[in-house]
Amino acid sequence: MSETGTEDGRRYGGMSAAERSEERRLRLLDAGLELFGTRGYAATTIEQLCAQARLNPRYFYAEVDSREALLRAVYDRHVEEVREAVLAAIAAAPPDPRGRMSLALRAFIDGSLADERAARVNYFEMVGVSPDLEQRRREVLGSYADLVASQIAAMEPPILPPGADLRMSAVALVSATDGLIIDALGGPGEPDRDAMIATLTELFTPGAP
Amino acid sequence: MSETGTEDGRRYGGMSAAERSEERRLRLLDAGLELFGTRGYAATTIEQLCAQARLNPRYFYAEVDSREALLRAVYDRHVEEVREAVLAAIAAAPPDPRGRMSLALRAFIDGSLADERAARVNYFEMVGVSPDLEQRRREVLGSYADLVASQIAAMEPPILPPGADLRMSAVALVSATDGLIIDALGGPGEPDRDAMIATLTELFTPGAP
DNA sequence: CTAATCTGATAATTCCCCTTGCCAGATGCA
DNA sequence: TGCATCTGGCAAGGGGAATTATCAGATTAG
Repeated sequence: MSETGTEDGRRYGGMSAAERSEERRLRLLDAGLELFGTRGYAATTIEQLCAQARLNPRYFYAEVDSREALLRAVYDRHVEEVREAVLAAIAAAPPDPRGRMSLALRAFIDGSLADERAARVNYFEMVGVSPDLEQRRREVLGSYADLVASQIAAMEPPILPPGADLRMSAVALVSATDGLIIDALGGPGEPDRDAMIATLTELFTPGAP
Repeated sequence: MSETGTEDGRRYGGMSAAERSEERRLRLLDAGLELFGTRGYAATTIEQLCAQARLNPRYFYAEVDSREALLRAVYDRHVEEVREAVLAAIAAAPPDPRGRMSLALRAFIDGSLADERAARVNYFEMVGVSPDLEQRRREVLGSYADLVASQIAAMEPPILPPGADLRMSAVALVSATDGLIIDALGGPGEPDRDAMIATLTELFTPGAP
């Protein structure tokens, strides 16, 4: 076919074609975070995204498959940031159950609340958009649940009460944390992160000293 | 003004004007449950709703203010059903913490999973639609949290660990339950309701015998 | 310097949906 | 039975957004 598409072209503005493309993609990601996170996904048009990114509508489709794909990219970027913060916190955490739990929760909550727009995208705009995005959300929840489950299972002495299912307990912890974050997002004033962490730690490390 | 609106008119099909209006409203509610719960809120047009309800598009606005108002009505009806089931279960529950918790959870989970379409509306389609609907969801979560908090506070002996905030614990329990339900909805096969109830009861009545 | 390539703005085309109006047929009241 | 009222089908005006095309101006390679 004659559609080369990935031809190098020439440099422009001091950047190669690939660099300019990456630059545009980044601008679109930021525009998506800003608009999806303030006026919402459904209310945001492609034209608005391009205006926010100071970008020609024509280039939108060169960088992103669709508005939904951009939403997913914005989400993925945020999820990756939070995940890395959580993994770093766990790696640096003390061995005792309560300490590990507290530090991991703090990293997760701080990461989730760091940017109000990202929080809105994560907890509201991503929900119920399409089967694809639902599967993606499910994957993310599942990976957190796996992480929590492995942490719980490794704790000595065991903190899981008999009768409780390991994976379900992990899903419950992740969901409860999300629930407190969402509740705090909708409420007035600043969320009391310490109280959230304390409450969740108490509830989910019952047996630990 | 001359807009009477609520003029009686005459009987038709054996029903008064008010009865016919109510009948149409009910058909629209069922149509909303069916379409919002299968193809989704965003993908459902007013024309489709009217066709599903075997109703003239002209009458839509006579019964409902907007598509969003219909979504809210569908949601409210479902929420009310589940709430009544939960209240009935609590009223008939034994006094011991675990027993109360188990029965209330069973009523809630059974009610939430009774109709897959209602579950989808409740947990996916209602999210992130508008500030109004978000406030409504928040109200519902809040009322469940109040209910749980009052139950927890009344239990003897106290089951809440020191350091845990009462209201936050209640929000955490409600969110964890929702999370397990959502996780089960997305997964293959039938949800293991007994395991869900057992896990949640274990986690949230730690001190109880 | 000149020509080729890239960029940004504008807009046109197309499509879909909301919303309201009209008309023929059905139904109930006198 | 005749007339008023209700109902369902049809559709058309109006608006908004997605997607692509065109064109003038800017920038770089030769």
